Amino acid sequence: MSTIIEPLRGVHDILPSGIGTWQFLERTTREVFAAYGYEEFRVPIIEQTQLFKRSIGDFTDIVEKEMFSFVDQGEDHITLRPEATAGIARAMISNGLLRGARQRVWCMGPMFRRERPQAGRYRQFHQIDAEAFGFEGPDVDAEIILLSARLLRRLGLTGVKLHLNSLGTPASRASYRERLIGYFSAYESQLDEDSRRRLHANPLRILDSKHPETQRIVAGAPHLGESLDPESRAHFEALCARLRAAGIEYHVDHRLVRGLDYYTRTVFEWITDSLGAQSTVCAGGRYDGLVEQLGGPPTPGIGWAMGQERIVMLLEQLGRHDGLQSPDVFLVASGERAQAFALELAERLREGSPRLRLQVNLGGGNFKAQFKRADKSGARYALVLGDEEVGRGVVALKDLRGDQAQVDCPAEEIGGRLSVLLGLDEGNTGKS
RNA sequence: GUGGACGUAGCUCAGCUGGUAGAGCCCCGGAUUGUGAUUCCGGCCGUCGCGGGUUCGAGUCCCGUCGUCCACCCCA
Repeated sequence: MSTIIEPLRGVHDILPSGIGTWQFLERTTREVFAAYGYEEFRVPIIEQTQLFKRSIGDFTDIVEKEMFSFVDQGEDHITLRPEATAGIARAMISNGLLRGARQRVWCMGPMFRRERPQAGRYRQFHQIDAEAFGFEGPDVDAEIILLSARLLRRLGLTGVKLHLNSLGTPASRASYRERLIGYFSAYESQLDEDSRRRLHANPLRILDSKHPETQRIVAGAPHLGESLDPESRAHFEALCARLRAAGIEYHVDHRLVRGLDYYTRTVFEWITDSLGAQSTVCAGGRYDGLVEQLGGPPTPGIGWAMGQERIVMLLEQLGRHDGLQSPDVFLVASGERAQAFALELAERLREGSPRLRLQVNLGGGNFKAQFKRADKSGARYALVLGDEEVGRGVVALKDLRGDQAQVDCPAEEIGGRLSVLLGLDEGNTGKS
């Protein structure tokens, strides 16, 4: 026996037994995006390393120490995407979709970050992304937040709270940065080690330090809001008004900042207290300079990303998921003639009822063993085919979940019979 | 990346102060030869995460390593 190959650190398998939660999330996601006129967009998982350096920022933690980057055999510098926005912006530019046009799209898929794993934080994880390009005003900020709110509500996640802030324009952010450095420098010796390191690299991050001593100092720090330029302030206030009008509760949190450099003006997070340290379930904001920074036409943008694993954990806590997709019918076949006929009969039934979910016993076994499998499959009905039935041209129909007696049915009528019993001809979507 | 807890059959776990491993569930088979989910009987499964050390002897002690989890960090 050779040694077992272990999965890589921080990646995980999603098994059939757990897939129902993912399917519920993904189905609901598609429905909600469709309701807002957002179209699905699929972009590559690998991109040029340069894309992420230029968009996320050279000195962010993601780019500095968390990217899976490599040089391929043709010597291209490649990175597994750590987030989706950069790739979507790149694709918008590559395909010439922003020439005066506006785009509202969404995307779903795996992302990669080489972090130390923890529950809710993995090296391969999945995000749902919403992005809108070409909209200047606060109406799109409101819409995209309302969209996230509706999705969370449709999922049944009511315990999440919306935190909101505005980072202002790059210019007002820069002036705020200077004020912060001035303020914190006076307390430099009292700051914790991490915050001291960030003082000149990224002083905004000191604001959300969890260090108690530092927090006391942060309490007296100047507010981002005070440094906001008038236009950003008006934009933010208009957004807040729209959220209030829509009945969305929010907290303005002046300490809310983002780890990716491309954000401007509006930033927001949906936060839960049910997941320990991994409390952010959805986060996003405006990135008005990003497209231009990537060589495209000046185009405002806004978007958010939702962590699917984190959402799935919340859904599992609530027991919300799509039901198991058990077969409707399990076909039991024992005996030489019966087994030879079984696959043929099954194909005929599937041909006649495309929505029928029919599982055929494989690998033989006596009737007892096959009925055990039929029961375990979750099927509602069993079709029983022995040489005796084949000889008489019938199939026995047994109700595995009720007390209807087993009955024989002519082989050519069984398809119609099942369709009636299972309601397959009523044109619904298979949910019953 | 830093600190800490944990790591025993596929799963959930027991195994006292060191003496070469157990239970339940699952799975497979049987209870007069064609019928499941209950019951009864029987069976399979582990180099006790991996490597080294201490010891006559280690799942049980020590060190290292890998992994999971918690907090920090970061972030979705």
